[in-house]
Amino acid sequence: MEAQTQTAAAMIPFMQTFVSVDCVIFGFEQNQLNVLLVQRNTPLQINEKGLKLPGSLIYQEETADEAAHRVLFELTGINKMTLKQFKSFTSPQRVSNPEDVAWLEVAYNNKINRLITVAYLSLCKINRKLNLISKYKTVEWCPVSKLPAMPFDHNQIVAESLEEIRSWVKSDPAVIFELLPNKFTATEMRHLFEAIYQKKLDVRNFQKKLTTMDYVVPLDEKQTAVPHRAAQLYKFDKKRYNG
Amino acid sequence: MEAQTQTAAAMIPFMQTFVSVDCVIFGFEQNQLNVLLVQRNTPLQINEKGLKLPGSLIYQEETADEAAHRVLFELTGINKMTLKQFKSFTSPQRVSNPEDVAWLEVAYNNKINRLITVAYLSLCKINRKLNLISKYKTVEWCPVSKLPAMPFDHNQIVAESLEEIRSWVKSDPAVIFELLPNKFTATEMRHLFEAIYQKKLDVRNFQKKLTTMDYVVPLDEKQTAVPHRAAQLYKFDKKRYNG
DNA sequence: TCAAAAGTGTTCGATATACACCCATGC
DNA sequence: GCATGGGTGTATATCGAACACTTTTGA
Repeated sequence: MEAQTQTAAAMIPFMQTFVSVDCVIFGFEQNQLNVLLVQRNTPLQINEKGLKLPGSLIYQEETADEAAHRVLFELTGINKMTLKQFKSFTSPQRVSNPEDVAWLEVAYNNKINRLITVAYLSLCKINRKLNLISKYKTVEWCPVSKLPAMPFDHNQIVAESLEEIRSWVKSDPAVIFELLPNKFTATEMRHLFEAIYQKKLDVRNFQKKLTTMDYVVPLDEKQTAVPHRAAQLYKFDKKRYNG
Repeated sequence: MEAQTQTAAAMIPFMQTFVSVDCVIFGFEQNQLNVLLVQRNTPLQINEKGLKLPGSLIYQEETADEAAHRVLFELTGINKMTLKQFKSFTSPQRVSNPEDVAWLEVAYNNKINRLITVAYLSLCKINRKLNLISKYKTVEWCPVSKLPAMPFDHNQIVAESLEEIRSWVKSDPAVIFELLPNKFTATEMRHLFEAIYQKKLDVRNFQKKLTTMDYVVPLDEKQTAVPHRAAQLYKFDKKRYNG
């Protein structure tokens, strides 16, 4: 059957390909969105640091969702991270740069000249300790405004994911709490919205809207060790949000 | 190189697969959304009529977008139909029904036991003459409320596409004119919104909103041959919409 | 006492919702 | 003349946008 498959595949012009997942994992720090990039443990490097989106080929008995969860688990140790499939990238040209082709051959011990990828969006509290698994030389947060040139179409994937995150937040506002620490101030939350929507929000209007969100509850706690008036801390109440 | 690829592929657990596109093409008639289904010219039939979503495997030098355009062109004769990639379906179980596996083998002259698909949403004026290309025995519009059981996960794909069309219309209201005839009445347009959002709209409020859309322009023409007061006809003015 | 950020209300315009009757036409 | 769907206006509630000063705290 293997032989038959391959013979037939050679006769017909349909594509047979490997399929990967790539994850755009956002974190929020210093009033900016950051993307988690990794560097593979391989002599070959694409850009000067060899940074790229974390991803993996899909295993034979796996869905793309499962593969994305696996990639996220390896990085964060979290088993069911919030994640969203947002687009597949299928251009034959996405694997055309000779460096990329060479890198794939080393990384996967296989000649691969067509590779489609299913891109996922995910969100992560940026202070979380990340696993420095041996597979990667480095794992680092990179501000979206300072992304390096990455292999394949990873720059395009990130660009499209930035539009996607806006519509995600619009359809489910609760996802932003995946990006905030457990205790957060109104200003942090506002800056996060500003980073996502790329525009300034009015302070008073934002505070007013906060009070209408009954699932954002004030704690009996304020900021400490700040050189100015300490801000009220809030937390997200999931039960109230769902109820 | 071929041999090397295949040897390596046999050693590693990564999936190698064919990739298809499937198109959910909506049409609007009788106040209902309809989906265009086709029946392959093959002795094997999945449901009693063998109806399924139109689709195709992707060729070697083709993107998924190009493959979807090709499928749409074959059916409608339109070269650049409005279309939107909305989700990839990748479960290994989506090709597990023995009937589906057998059908694939006949249809593509190949044993295929894993097949992922990139699903597209498209919109079509329902009165348009369709090409009855020889590849298909039948091509027919089917109301979304009366879909047959279809092969693979095509029922699930249609179900998810119905949610997708709502967010598409929300983000770009002009797409609804792809579903309406060139000349349409306010009532037709309202019924289309009602079919998409699955709820009744107030007649007066809808008319009021219509007048605020300066890109929907009244014609010097009314309905004819109706057994009641003839309704005003409108057309969509693309230039005003973009300008 | 100063610097730095926190916090607080009102007004206005736009938009969504609710609601009931007369009009034109073909039969 | 009647059945059928076409067409119209007003009042209210809700939401987003604009806008400036006082408060608290640590240095």
